Amino acid sequence: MTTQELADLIFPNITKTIEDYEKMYPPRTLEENAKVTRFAPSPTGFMHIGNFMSVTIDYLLARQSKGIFFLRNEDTDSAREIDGAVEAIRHILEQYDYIPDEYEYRDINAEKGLYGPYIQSERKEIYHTFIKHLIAEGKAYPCFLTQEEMDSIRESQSRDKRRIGIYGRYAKYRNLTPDEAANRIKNGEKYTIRLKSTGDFNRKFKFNDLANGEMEFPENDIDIPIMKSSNLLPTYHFAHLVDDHLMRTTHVVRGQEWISSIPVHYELFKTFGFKMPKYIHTPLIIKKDGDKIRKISKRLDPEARMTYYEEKGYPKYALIESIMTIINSNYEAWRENHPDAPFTEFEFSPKKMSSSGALFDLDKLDNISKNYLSRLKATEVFDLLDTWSKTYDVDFNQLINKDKTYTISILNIEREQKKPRKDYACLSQIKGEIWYMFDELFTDVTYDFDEKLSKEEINTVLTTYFTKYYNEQDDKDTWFNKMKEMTDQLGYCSNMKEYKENPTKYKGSIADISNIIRVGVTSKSQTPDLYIILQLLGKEKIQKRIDQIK
RNA sequence: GGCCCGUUGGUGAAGUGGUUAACACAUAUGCCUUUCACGCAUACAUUCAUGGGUUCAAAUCCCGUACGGGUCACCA
Repeated sequence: MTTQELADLIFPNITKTIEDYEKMYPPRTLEENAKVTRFAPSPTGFMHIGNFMSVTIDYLLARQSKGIFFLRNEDTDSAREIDGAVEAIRHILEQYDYIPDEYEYRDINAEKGLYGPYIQSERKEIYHTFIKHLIAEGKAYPCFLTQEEMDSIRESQSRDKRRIGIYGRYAKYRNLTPDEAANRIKNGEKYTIRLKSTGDFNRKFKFNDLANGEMEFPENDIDIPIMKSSNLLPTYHFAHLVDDHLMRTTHVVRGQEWISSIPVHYELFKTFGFKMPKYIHTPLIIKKDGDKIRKISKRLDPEARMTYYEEKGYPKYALIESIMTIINSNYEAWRENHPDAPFTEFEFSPKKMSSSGALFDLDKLDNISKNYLSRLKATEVFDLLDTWSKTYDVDFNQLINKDKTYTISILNIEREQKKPRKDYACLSQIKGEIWYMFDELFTDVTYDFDEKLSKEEINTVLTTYFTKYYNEQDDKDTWFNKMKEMTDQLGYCSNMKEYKENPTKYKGSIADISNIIRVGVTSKSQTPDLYIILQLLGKEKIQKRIDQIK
C-alpha cells in the first residue's frame, strides 16, 4: 500500500486538491501595501482586554492601509464552546465600531466576503484536503497513541529532565508502514493525525517579529497533532496555516503567549511552501497580585472582561485611548497635538510596542475618561447616560427622562466652558454626583453640617436667608452681594482675606454661611456652584427641603 | 527542567555611547477659590535589577548572575 492509498482510505470523500482551493481563494487584489488582518477569537468565553488590544491593532492596520479586516470564528474545540460567546464578541465589535469587512454569523446568515466560510467548523473539507495531501506525501501520519501512553511518556520525560513532546523515538507510529496503519484503522482504532516533523532541534532559525524584532529559535522537531480524533477538526496550528494562507492574511496580531509556537508554525508553512504572514505579538496585560505578577485573568480579575467597562459605563473612546497608550506610548503625545483626530489616523508602529507585560492602569483610564466626558455637551452626556441606564439602572433611567430638560441642565452645570468639571469617569458614577437634585432620591438624607454649629445657628441662617434675602429672580452678582450682606449682618465675615487674618473676630466667614445653605438644600457640604444649584432646584423644591429640615 | 522574552520612579514609559534621565497618570504640598471640582505651581529615580568588562565617557555595547514573565494539551 502506498501513502496515497492510505490517504484515500482515511479521507475517501475528499476529491478536491490544494490547487482547487488556491484557485477558489486567489491572492487578493488590493492596493500596494494594503494589509489583511483578522480577529480570530474562539467562542470559549467572553472578550477580554487582551483580545481588545489585538482587535484594535487589527482594525487600525486594515483601516490605515485600505486593507481588509475580517472576523473568523475559531470553534474547533467543541467541548469548550460556550453559548452566547459569539454574540458577545459581535456585541463588543459593534460597540467599538470595529466592524469587520468580512464575517459571518451562523445565526444571521449574513455572509460577506469571498474567502469564507469564516467559521472553522464549516471548513472541515478544506482542512481535510490539506491533511490528505500531507499524508499522501508521507509528511503526516495517523498516530494511535492513547491518552494514557502519552501521559506516561510525558511523565518519564519530565522525570528524566528531557524535552517534553512526541518526537524522535517517542513518535512511535511515525514509521508505521501504510499497511500497518491501514489495518489498525480498519480495526476501528482511534487515531490522530500528526505532522511528520523534519526539523532538527539543534538547528536554529531566525524569525522576525514586527513587535519584538529578530528572535532565534530551535527548529521544531515535535510531531504535533494536526487533526483531532474527537471531532476530526484541525488543531489551532494547522487551522492557522490553512486559513491564514487561504484567506490571504498579511498580518497576524496575537498575544505574546503564542511566540513559543513559532517553531511549529514556521515548519508548517515551510512544509507547504507557503509564505508566512507577518506577526505582531502583543504584550501581555499583567496584574500585580501581592508581590506576584501574572497574566491578567478573566476568572480572577473583573477588569479583564470587557463587560466590566460596559457595566460601569466607560465611554468607548476612553477604552480605545487607554489601550492605545499601551500599544504605543507615543500615542499620548500624538493625541495632544491632534485632540480631535480619530485614532485611526495615528501612525502605529509595531516596533515601538513594549515586549514585556503591561499593566492596564485603571487610574489612567479614569483620567482619560474624565477628560473626555468633561468635553462633551450636556446633551451628549445625557444620551450616553440614557442608553447606559436603560440596561444598567432602569429606575434611574426613568427618573432622568421624567424631565429631560431638567436633567440636561443638571448635567450642564459648569460644563461647556474652558475649565469644565471632571466629576465622573464613567456613567455609573453620575448618579452619585447628582442624586440630590431629584426629590425622588432626596429621602432619608443625612445632613453634612459642620459639627461645631448649633441647631439654632443653622436655623437662624436658613430662615434669615430664605425669608429675607432669597429671590429666585436674582442674577448671580445680586445673589452674591446679598449673601455678603447677610453674612456681615449675622456677625460673619464676607471678606475671606480679612477673615483669614483675624478669624477670632468673627463667628465665621461667608464660606460657613454658604455651606449652611448648601447643606440645607442638598445635604452635602461639597457640590458645584451654589448659585446654579439654587437656580435649578427652584423655589418650590427649596422651600420643601427647608421645611423638611425643621 | 527545556525553549523564548524581559528588568528605567507607584503606573504606562521616552531614551540606541556624552541629557539637569523627557512626557502622561497617580501621590503630596501650596496658590486660586463661598465648598468641591477645575486650573496653576512645586515636590517625588543622586540613578536606570546586579557583578564584571570595553571606552576618555554606558541606562545605552559585551559577558555572567539574580529576579520576573510566557510556553512546553487531540485548548485556543
